[in-house]
Amino acid sequence: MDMHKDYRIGDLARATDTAVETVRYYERIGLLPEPPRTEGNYRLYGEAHLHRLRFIRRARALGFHLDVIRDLLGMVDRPDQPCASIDQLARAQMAEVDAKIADLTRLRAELAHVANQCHGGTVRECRIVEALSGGEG
Amino acid sequence: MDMHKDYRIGDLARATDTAVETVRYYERIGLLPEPPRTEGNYRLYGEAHLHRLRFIRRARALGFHLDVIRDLLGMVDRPDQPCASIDQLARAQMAEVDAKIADLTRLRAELAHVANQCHGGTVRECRIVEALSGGEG
DNA sequence: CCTTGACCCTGTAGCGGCTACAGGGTCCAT
DNA sequence: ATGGACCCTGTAGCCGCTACAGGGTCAAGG
Ligand SMILES: [Zn+2]
Ligand SMILES: [Zn+2]
Ligand SMILES: [Zn+2]
Ligand SMILES: [Zn+2]
Repeated sequence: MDMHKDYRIGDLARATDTAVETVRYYERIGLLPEPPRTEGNYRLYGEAHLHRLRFIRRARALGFHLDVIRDLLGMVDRPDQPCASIDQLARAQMAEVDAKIADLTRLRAELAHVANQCHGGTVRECRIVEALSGGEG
Repeated sequence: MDMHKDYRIGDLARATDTAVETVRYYERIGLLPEPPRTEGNYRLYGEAHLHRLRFIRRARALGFHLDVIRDLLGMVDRPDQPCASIDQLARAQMAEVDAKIADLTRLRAELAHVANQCHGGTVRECRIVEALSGGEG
């Protein structure tokens, strides 16, 4: 079962739906550890790298920022610690997403309000332009 | 009534809730026209600049990208044309915001699903970590 | 007249999270 | 030996600002 499969960077990228440049980027910023190299200087990854990259990508897909992911990975590397702080980061992420949704919802309402005022005609008469130009001053 | 008020960049910035550097940035990218200068090389703005900057900032607050705002301004400068394309840009902006809201809503659901699996304990047993690590491979 | 301090100037570099080259090297099949 | 798929490093670009550094200008107060 210990098949010790090796991956080149392209394999890893395909397996995690990541661009090759992004994998190298994660290494550059210290998120993914530097793998050993072949004689020809190719990066050579193992299962551990695959798991770590998968973790990063899933977390990114859920909107976690890279610095938070760095913290998460640090916690994952201490598996005997209590997981409360992971829980907390997840909750903070939910709060961030909620705030963004609220922002965009307000935006959407204002946008609809503005867009619905246009009754056709020339630019000069357009209520959208009027709304964007603002009344005061 | 033609009071011909002049503004220095800081006045303009305050009047539109914009950072001074942002005003210069808009000028650099050709969104705000270069104003005349004083003898001491200070930018000197008039009402027209104020209106234009206000327009830009309102549009930005509604989420329009700068290149779209550039198009909008080009249309505003041809006030005898029909306003249909302005209408269309506003509708496209609404669609973009809708798409973002939909994305975030899906995200939020997935995040809640993941976060709610945690029942405490150590990192090793944490379901959040498990969910982020992924089952396959 | 001189200093202080608020304001202004230019130019450059940084943020996040990639993405896109340029200009090479490696490896394997035909 | 040659082609083509892949890999390497390094640098610059994207968006929309933001943050300096290192200077100049200008009006008020002592
Ligand atoms: Zn309104
Ligand atoms: Zn209209
Ligand atoms: Zn799920
Ligand atoms: Zn947990």
